[in-house]
Amino acid sequence: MQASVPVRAPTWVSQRRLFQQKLSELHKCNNLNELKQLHALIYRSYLHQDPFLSTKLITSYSNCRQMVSAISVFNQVQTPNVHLYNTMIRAHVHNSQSLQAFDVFYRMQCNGVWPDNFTYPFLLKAFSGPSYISVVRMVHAHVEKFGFYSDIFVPNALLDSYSKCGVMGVHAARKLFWVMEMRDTVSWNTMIGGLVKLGEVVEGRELFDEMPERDSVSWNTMIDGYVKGGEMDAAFELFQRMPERNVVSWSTMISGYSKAGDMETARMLFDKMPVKNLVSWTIIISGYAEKGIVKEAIELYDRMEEALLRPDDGTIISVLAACAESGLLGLGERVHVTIERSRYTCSVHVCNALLDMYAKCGSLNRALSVFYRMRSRDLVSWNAIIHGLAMHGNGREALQLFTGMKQEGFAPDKVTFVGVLCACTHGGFVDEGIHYFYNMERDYGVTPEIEHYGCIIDLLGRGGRLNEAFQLVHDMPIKPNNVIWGALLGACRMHNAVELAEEVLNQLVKLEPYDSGNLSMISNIYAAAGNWDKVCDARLKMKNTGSQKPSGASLIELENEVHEFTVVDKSHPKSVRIYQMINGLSQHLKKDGYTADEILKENYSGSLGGSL
DNA sequence: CTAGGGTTAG
Repeated sequence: MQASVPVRAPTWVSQRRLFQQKLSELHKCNNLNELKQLHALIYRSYLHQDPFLSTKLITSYSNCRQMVSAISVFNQVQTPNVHLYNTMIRAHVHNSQSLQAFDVFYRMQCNGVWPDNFTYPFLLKAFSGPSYISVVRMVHAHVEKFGFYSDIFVPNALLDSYSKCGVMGVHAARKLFWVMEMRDTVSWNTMIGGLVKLGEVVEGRELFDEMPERDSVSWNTMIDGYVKGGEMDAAFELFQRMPERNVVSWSTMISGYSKAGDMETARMLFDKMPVKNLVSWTIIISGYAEKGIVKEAIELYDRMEEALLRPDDGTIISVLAACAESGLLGLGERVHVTIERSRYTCSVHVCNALLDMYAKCGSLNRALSVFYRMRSRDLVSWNAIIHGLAMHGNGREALQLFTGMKQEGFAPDKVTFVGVLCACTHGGFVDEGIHYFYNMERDYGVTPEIEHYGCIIDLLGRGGRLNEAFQLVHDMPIKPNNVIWGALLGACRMHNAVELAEEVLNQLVKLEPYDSGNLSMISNIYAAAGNWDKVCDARLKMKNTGSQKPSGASLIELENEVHEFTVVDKSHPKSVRIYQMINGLSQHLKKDGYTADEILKENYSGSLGGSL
């Protein structure tokens, strides 16, 4: 095709003007190719020593996750000033390289450049977490020594970092807060936030009432404190009283009602809120999806797309996790389509959420396909796929992947071993599981925790090795919880061990006296043993305590609709056809020499739910 | 420097 408009060669002047304009916005550049071109031009123009330009280049490379380039720009500068060092620290922090950030902090001082009031807030961002309290203390001492208290940003950053360091940290934050000579609204907000995150809502409220001026962050922080503590009434009271509600205030309330299971109120607020953003949509959609309310979830997902809001990683991960939880394969696939359409590559986190969704929904082939096609895999990816395979009876494959992850140099963690033990349980590899359990600490430095004891006791119990299971519960260094006793009780039921079951029940009633599941389990055990007096006792107790066991249900999602079935359920419109199919299946099974109980024994994973 | 959604287990 011929060009209808003649292309005019750009003049030197207009090129230069363009270059200068590009340079002024260099730090906002997020296109890697363009960034490289500009970098080349800068280099050719001998401008790479320019402190302003190199700072902007580092920021851009850091935003494009190109730390190698960022570092090389930094190294080109012969005598970096404090601003450049600060930029480099921030770049490392932004790319979660906290050790490297600290290294820059150290090197700048070796080179005789002293940190300024910007350095500390950047540096402290890298060390937020309970394990970093000693680092924060050290930085605090540094601040004390160099006297940067005068800039309120510095002690505020310290407050924030301390308050993220658990109980000890919040104690230090409290002390610092009260000795600070100046406190602005951010200081108060940070302190309140630290307190309520640890569950100290009452103390947080005292500060909230005491502070001289409250901004929207103060109100939202306090509301979230109540929300996280499940005190929705107190949260609502503040929500109504606050002078100006913004999108965060509404979202916090919606998230609270959703977590409390009150989707009606959540939805009412969502419809009422004047301005919605990605986060508010995410909260309401995942709320519905988590509870298996597919229709509303999909409807809102459509409406979000119609509103031309592009889901970000947070939305995608959150919705996929909700789909995984309640097995909404349909919506999960919709989200997958969105991902494929909108991005060329996606982050490890998004892929992990996707593969986990497919695995939990039972679509192992697609889970594996996501897993193998991922550009890079992290520990979470391996853990998710191993556990996914294990849960669905592919124990051998799960263990093969366990070998694979070690070959690729990943160190298994405690989550991995939950998956590995689960694989052994569901694959029936009793001795192999015992071997992993007893050697995980020696071979991989992972100390067995209560979850692992739960797995191994389940494994022994299902394998019929009840005595060993009981012995282990007796010998274990951790106090057994209801999961452990529950696993034993299940094993007793499976192997008709009436006396042992009574012993377990005695322990279990201490922990959860009115749990209907336990009573119903023991009643089944007595029934199997023909001890009808005891069956009556148990039934009576259930009646007296008013606890009725909610019947187990199987949920199947078909074409964006969830179908629920309970035992001998005939309410489904197509139930005649369904039972015909089931009878056909059981006849096939019988012909092959299986009885229902045998199947249960071999494949009793809880995933069968209520038998149809 | 402070507020809402965020992947693996239980």
